[in-house]
Amino acid sequence: MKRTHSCGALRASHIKSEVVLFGWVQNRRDHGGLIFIDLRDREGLTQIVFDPGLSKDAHALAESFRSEWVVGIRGEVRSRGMQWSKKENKEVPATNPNLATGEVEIYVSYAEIFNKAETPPFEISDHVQTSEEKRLEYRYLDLRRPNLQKSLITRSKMNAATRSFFHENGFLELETPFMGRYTPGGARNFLVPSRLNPGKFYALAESPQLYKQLFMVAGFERYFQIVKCFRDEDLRVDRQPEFTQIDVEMSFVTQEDIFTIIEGLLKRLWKEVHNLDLPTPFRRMDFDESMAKYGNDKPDLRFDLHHTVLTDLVKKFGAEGGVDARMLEAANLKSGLVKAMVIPAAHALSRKDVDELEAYVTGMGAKGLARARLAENGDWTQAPLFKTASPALKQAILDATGAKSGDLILFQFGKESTVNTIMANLRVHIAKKLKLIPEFGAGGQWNFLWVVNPPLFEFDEETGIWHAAHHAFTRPMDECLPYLEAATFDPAKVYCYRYDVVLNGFEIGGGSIRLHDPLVQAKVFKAMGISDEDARSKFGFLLDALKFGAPPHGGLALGMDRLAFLITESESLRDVIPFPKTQRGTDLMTLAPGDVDEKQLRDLYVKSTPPVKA
RNA sequence: GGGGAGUUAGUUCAGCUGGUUAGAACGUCGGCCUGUCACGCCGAAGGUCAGGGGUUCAAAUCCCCUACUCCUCGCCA
Repeated sequence: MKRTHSCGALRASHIKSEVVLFGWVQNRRDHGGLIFIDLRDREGLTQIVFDPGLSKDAHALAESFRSEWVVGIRGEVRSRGMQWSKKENKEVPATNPNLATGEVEIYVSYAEIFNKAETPPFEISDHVQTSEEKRLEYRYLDLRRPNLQKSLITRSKMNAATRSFFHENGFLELETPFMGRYTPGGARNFLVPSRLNPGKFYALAESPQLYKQLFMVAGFERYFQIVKCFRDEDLRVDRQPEFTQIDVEMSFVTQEDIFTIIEGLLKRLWKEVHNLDLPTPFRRMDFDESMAKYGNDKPDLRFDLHHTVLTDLVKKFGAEGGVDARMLEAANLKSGLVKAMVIPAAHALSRKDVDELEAYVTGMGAKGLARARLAENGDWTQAPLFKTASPALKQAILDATGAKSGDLILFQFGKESTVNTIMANLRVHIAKKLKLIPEFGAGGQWNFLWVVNPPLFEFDEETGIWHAAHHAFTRPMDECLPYLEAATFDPAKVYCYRYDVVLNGFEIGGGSIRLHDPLVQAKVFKAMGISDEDARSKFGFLLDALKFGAPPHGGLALGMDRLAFLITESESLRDVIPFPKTQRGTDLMTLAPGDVDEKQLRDLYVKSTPPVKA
């Protein structure tokens, strides 16, 4: 028997033809006489009919069929015909509108069992909820579910479209090693002991960052790769320890050239998957604006809520202007921040709602959630922090935030980074609560954005040292170069050619124009307090490479998993990864990571010292 | 590393302030059924209440510890 069609292929046009289908038994409906089964393969479901009048043997065999048995059938495609509808009190077509193959069914003349199956631990079906734990334990069964099949098929299409897009645009698909040398900074690395070099370790690549720059030095001009990356950090709903990037690097380009290429790729992907024409160019926003208005560098702009920075205003009014002592103290911190967010009256959050929000923010380390409700008569109610506030201060806050009577204003103040984290999360949390955006999924809005021109350095509040906010080879903006000179040194004023592409509040990619000039490179290292010696030991090969005629170059990496997760509107990143890991980085199916025996460790010159259990 | 939620039948869950035989739905098994399509009807089986310790006359229920899963902050682009 040779298969002629998939289980998703047959239509009315196939009626009367003889077909052979192979697949899994989704479902059996035994009427004593007639038996119906739904046969499933990756393409869909087809209804199969066993009529004892047509083949007694096949019918007898079908009586034994159970869920998930693998079977093959030969039979004739027939129309589903007409059916009496009690509701409409007349004959109606007996088609099943839920199935692509719903117009037809196969009358079986011959059937064969390829393999029986034990009763699966959960039903293979999109409408049955199963805990993620069980799904991961039996991932190969979970992967039979149509939803997951669809997501992974989409992902495969995305891979294919990505490759053809880049090949059409003159990019070369080049490979880089996974096992490389450990370089400090950035994410924690997975280490691989070297048997041939006792006591030495490879690091699994966090990304092909350095190698792709070397491709540019080598003169390949346009490189891309769909590549696995490894980071030994804590997992999140949108983070896995091994993940896939679409990695890109180009020579002789400006930031804008890179945007154009990436926008072109994203356009292609959305066309391929959703048959949608994304409008380009995407919106651009300065990093500083994003931080001020949204509290992070990946704002979800599908809704309007935004922050207002009140630090300077609070300082200006001061205690004599009626500012609460705690708020004033926060504003005067070295890196203090006071922020407000207006919830318009239309959204009517109750006192209980706001108390819930307070519980949410205190869970992130906030001391509380200061608030002010603006009554119709202009009074500030439920506003304990503004008991002492002067009318002028209140008016200034209204002017700054644009709040009107009936609105609710929420405040956070304290350390800059904490306030931003809390307010950024709160903004999204409220938007979901108010149904301005769905809990997950795009809600019909694909809001793309480039966040550009961030500062090159970041002030570490704990150590009081300026260090690179990004990788050490990001190019400062030309007009900022003077601030790297000793005489006019001011790291806070150095901005750089660095960019993130954001979709609906998720960072889907980021990159930069690289620093290809060794002279400027040296100044940046100096500003970061990296000695020549340090630089040599960490990046020696790249520093050397830059000396031998490195072209100006830049690039970007897109997070393929996140992209797939967003484009399929999945609930979790785990739904677009065939074999994902749990939040603790374990694989519930293979039980990795697992034990190894002493001899293996000895061969690697490694000693394991797990924590002693109390 | 911090905070939170959870773990009861194969699966998803209910089980109140502790009380004697731990329930439901789906699934499974058996029977009936020739137009169902998440078929229907009748019947049955199925439980170390995550593991350990404690309180109590009595623990799924209260307390402590451990393990695991998820969410979240830190971390991480």
